[in-house]
Amino acid sequence: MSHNGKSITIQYVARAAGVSVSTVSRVLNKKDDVAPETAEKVQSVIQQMGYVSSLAARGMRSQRTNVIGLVMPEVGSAYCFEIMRGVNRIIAQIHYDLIIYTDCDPSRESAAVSERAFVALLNGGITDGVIVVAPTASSFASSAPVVVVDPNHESPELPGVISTNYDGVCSAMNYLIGLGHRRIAHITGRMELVSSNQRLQAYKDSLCAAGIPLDETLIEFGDYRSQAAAASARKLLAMENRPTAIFAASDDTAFGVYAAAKEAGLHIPTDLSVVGFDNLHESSFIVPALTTVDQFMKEMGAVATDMIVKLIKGEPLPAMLHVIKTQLVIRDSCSPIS
Amino acid sequence: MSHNGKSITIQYVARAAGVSVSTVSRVLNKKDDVAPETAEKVQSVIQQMGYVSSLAARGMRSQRTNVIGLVMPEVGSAYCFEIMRGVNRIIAQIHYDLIIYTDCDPSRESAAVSERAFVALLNGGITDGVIVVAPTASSFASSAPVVVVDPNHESPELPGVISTNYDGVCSAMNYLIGLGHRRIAHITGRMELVSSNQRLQAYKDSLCAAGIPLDETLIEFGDYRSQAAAASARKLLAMENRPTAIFAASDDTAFGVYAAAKEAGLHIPTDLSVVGFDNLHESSFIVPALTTVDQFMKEMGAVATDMIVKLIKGEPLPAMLHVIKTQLVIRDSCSPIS
DNA sequence: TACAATCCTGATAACGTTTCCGGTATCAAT
DNA sequence: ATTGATACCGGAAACGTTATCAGGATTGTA
Repeated sequence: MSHNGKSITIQYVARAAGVSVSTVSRVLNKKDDVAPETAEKVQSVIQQMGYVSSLAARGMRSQRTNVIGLVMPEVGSAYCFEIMRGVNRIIAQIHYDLIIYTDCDPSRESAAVSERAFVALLNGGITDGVIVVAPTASSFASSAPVVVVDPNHESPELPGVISTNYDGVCSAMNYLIGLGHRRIAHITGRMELVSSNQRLQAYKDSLCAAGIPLDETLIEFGDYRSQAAAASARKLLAMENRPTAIFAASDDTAFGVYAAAKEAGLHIPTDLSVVGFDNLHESSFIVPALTTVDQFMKEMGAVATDMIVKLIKGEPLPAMLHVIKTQLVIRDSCSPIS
Repeated sequence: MSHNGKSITIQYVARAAGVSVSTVSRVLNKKDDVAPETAEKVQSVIQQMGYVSSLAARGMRSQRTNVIGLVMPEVGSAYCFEIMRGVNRIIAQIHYDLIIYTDCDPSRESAAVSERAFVALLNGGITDGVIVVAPTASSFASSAPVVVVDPNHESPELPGVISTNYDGVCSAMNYLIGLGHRRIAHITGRMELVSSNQRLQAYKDSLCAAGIPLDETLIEFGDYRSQAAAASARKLLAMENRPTAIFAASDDTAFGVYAAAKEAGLHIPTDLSVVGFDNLHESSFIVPALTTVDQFMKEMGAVATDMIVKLIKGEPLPAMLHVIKTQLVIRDSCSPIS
C-alpha cells in the first residue's frame, strides 16, 4: 500500500525466524549448507514479512549486484527500443535485472549531464556492467566492464557490436541504381558514430562503382532523427534539379523525408524513391511501406548482453567486435525511374 | 578506458588531498562549513582521480539517493516513451537521476518477475520514489513513495495521474456519430486499468445517448497493442455486416486496425473510419494521419514526477489524483458515411 | 590575560548486507 | 572412549558512504 517509512531488514527476519543473519543470508543466496527445515522456516518468514534484500547493501558488500545497465542516447527513438527488447530478452533468461539510463538528449549541450549519468552507473557500484548505445563520448573511465552498440568513431577499440553497415548500404544503393536512379541524395546520421561514417562511405563508393559522379550538394548531414531529416529533405526537394531518390541513414530519417515529401506534394514512390536503414517496426506499417536495410537490432541487443555477461564473469570474448549481417528489405517506397 | 577492477573510494581521495574522509564528504555534499582553499584542493583531487561516489554506499547510509525509478509495463510501446520524455524533462531540471525499470512483458506469465522488479526497486534502497505506469499489480508494499500513471482498476486510491478518458472518448464518439456512423466498433485496452474501463464506458454511454443500440459483437477486448488489435480488427472486418468505423482504445490499437484494413483491401477513410487515443508522435506521420484523442502523455509524465518529488520531500499533495484534460485531434482517418 | 565564540576539521558510529572463520552437535570409525 | 569427519550455524569484520560529536585553531571581547 502506501509507504511506511521503515523497511524490514535481514535482522528482523533473523529474529523472527529465530536464526542468525548469516543463516538468513545463506538461505537468500541459496547456499546449500543449511538444514532443509531451517531454510523452509526462514523462507516462510521472508514470504510472510514480504522481505526483500536491499540492492544497495548487497551491491556494496559483495561486488555483484546482478544488474546490468543500459545507457541510451535518447528516449524517443524506436531504434533504441528495438535494442532494449533484445537486451531484455536475454536479461529475462539469465538471472539478471536491467536498469535503463537515458541521457536527456544528445543534441542539448548536456555533455556534463550525460557524463554524470555514465559515470554514476559505471562507478556507482550499482551495476555489474554497462551497455552503451551510440555513445557521444568516445571513452570513459570505468570500474565495470562496458560494451558498446554502434561504437563511437574515435574509440573503435572498445568491445562492441555493429552491423555490416557498408554491405547493407551497398545493397540498398545498388537496388536504387538498378531501378535507374542517378540523382540519389543521402541524409547522414550522427557523424561521430562509426555507423554513419560507414554508411556515408558506402554511399559514395556505390555511386563511384556505378560511374555516377559524386554531387556533394546531395549530401545532407543529419542526426538520425526525423525532425532534422525533414528539414534536410525540404532543402533537397526544393532544389531545381531535385534528386529522384533519397537514401536515408535511418528509418527515422526516412520518416522525416516522408513528411517533407508530403508537404511538397510529392508522392512516394512515383515522384520520389526512399530507402531507409534499420527496419523499425513501424516501417512496415507506414504507407507506403518503407524499403529499408534490416540491421536486426534485437539481435544486436542480445549479443551485446551476451558479451557484457561474459565480461562480468571474466570469460574471454570470442571477438572484440561482433559484426551482425544486414539484409535489404524491399517494400513499396521505391519505383523505377520513368 | 577499459575497466580496472578496483574503484577509487573516498578514502583514496582523502589521503591524496591530505584531509579526512569527513571533509571530502562535506565537499561532495556541498556543505558550507569547509574552508574555501581546502574545498578547492579536494575538488581538484576529485577531478584528477576521476572519483565518483558510490551510489550504493550513499544510498545505504543516508536514505536519500536522488534517484527516482520509473517502472513501465512494456519496452516496445511508444506510449511509454512519451511518458518517459515528460519524466525526463522534469528530472533534468531538478537535480535527480532517473532509472527505468521495464518488466519483460505484461502478457507473459511473468507476474513473479514483474513483482520482483517492483519490489527490488521499491525496497532495494536504490530509489527515493517510484513512478509506475499502467501497473499490472493492484498494490505493492513499499518503503518508498509511489505514484501511478493510469492506475489499476482495483487500486484507485494510490496517488496518481490520469486523463479525462471519459470526456475524450465522448468527443471522439460524438465526432464519429456526427459523421453519420452507426455501426461503430470498439477494441478495448487492458481491462485491469482504469483507463480502459472509462473508455469502454464512454463508448457505451455515447452510443446510448445517440440512441444507437449497443451491439456486443462490436466490442473486442484487446491489450492496447497493435498485434492483438490487428487480430481483433480482422474479426470485425470479416463480419458480414461489418462496422463502418472503429474506435480503437489507443493509437497502437489503431495501427493494428490499419494493418488489418490493408490486408482486407479496405481503404481508410473511405471504406472504414478509425479513431485512436493517445496522439502518439507517429500518428501524425502515418498515412492517412490518424484522428485521435490527445492525452498529453508528456505532461502526465511531468506531473507524475512533480508528485513523486513532493512525496519524497514530505510535502503534501494538492490532490491524490491529478486529472489531465484530453483533446480531440481531427486528421484524415475518418470520413462521413455515404 | 582570560574566556567565549566562531570556524573548521577528524574520529567514529552507523546503514544492511555478505563472507570468512570458528564452533558446536551428530555420527561413524577406530 | 576417543578421534575425525561432516553438517550446520553464529559472531564479527568488511564494503563506502554520511551524520554526529567533539576537539583544535583562531579570533573577538572584556
